[in-house]
Amino acid sequence: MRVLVVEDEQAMAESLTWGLEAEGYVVDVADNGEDGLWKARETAHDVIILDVMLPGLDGYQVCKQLREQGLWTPILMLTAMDEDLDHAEGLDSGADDYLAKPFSYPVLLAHLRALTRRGLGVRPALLTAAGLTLDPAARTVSRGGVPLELTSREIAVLEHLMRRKGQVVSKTELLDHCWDTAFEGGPAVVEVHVHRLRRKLDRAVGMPVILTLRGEGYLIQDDTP
Amino acid sequence: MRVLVVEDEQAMAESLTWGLEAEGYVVDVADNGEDGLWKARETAHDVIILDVMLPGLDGYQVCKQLREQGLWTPILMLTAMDEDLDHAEGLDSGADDYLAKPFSYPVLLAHLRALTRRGLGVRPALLTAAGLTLDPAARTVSRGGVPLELTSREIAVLEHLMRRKGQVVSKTELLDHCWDTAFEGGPAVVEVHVHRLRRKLDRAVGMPVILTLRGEGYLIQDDTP
DNA sequence: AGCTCGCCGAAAGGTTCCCGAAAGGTGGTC
DNA sequence: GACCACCTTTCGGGAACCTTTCGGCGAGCT
Repeated sequence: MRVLVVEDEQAMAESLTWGLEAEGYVVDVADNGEDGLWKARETAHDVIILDVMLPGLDGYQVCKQLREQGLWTPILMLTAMDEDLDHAEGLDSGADDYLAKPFSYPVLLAHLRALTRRGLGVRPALLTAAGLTLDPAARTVSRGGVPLELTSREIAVLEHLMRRKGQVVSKTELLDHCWDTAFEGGPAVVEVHVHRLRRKLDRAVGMPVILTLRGEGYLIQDDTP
Repeated sequence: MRVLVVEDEQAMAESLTWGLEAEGYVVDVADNGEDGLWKARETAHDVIILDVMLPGLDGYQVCKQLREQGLWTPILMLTAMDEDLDHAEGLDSGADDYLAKPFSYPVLLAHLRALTRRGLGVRPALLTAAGLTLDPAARTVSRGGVPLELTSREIAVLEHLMRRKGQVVSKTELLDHCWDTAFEGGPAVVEVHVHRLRRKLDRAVGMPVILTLRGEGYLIQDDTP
């Protein structure tokens, strides 16, 4: 079990670290909102303990940004107590639970257990287009429940096209998003992968899925306008 | 959205009923523990609001019995405030959230929304996938009641894969969660343990349990979508 | 202590198959 | 008809993964 503690008061942070490590948790600490965002994205945690009062970005903003970026780790907010409305706002910003300071140690542990027990938060939404369903978390694509056999690079390309559904995506944009930044090759690679994708998708769907806009890029049409 | 309110103070019960129905909830009321148990089993609710102070069976006992009977509807406990330890006990008895009286109306709604929004009801204490059952507390895995002989490290890996059921888990993520932070070895160790796991699981289940997604990680499919 | 047993991690060798380069073909566009 | 953008196919390298073996270390037992 790995926990991220975002807390600027050093005494509090140390006390949490000490106690949680004694319980067998692995603890990472961030002492401000930006650092918290960074560390949350950098490594996967089972729970995030997030103080509301932070210098710069406050807890609500951190929470909201994480959710917007598709990170669904359970979040326990530490609020400054008194303010009822703080609680409501915290839960609405996407937090899973809150705890009013000051709190006792067994209470904290009980909340953490409750959060990790429930098998973590909501899954990111599925992407759909042309009768295809792409699960970004499982890295799988299926058509009518039947899974398709795609390679990871093919899924990466398809995912990006589906996220931009209804918009033209240039080859350089695909290179930027689906390939390593160090990649030196030209746009020809994209053509090859689009071709391999088409060979599989068109056979499964029965009609063209990815359209070519000469001189512009590729496009998957939005079929739910 | 259907809510069950278990509350003996009539004024409180009426106020809750009135307010929740205005929000579009369908509200059932029980004024003691036994009746609450009965009504909870009788019809399916999206949330149960459970007062701690009840004549006869108190809220903790109701909660515990429901969980023992395999009912995993989200439960919001209303506590008499002050007592910290009450909260801890409440969460450990299987409640998902608590609220200290007195509370304001928007706070209650926020909590309800948070409870219904996340993972929705069915949340087994046991992890299941591919016909396997893993008990995180007992550290055991069984198939159709027959226990499998797995080592602790194997169980740790399997547990993490099952918690992320339906999602790809990278080798580095497994290293982070199932190995000590001080561990310096590479991802090869994961491959070895996955192999040992497969040798046991596939023979017990009769078909592949852990899938490999080349370049992404490992995956246990979610067979109950 | 001494022993056994079994889990764990390192390392090596084998296998699969994904990817990118290259080359030739096709169809629009001027 | 020439040029350009894109399509299609083939092929070898190599990364990613699988599988097995082996020695060490610790737990439990005598």
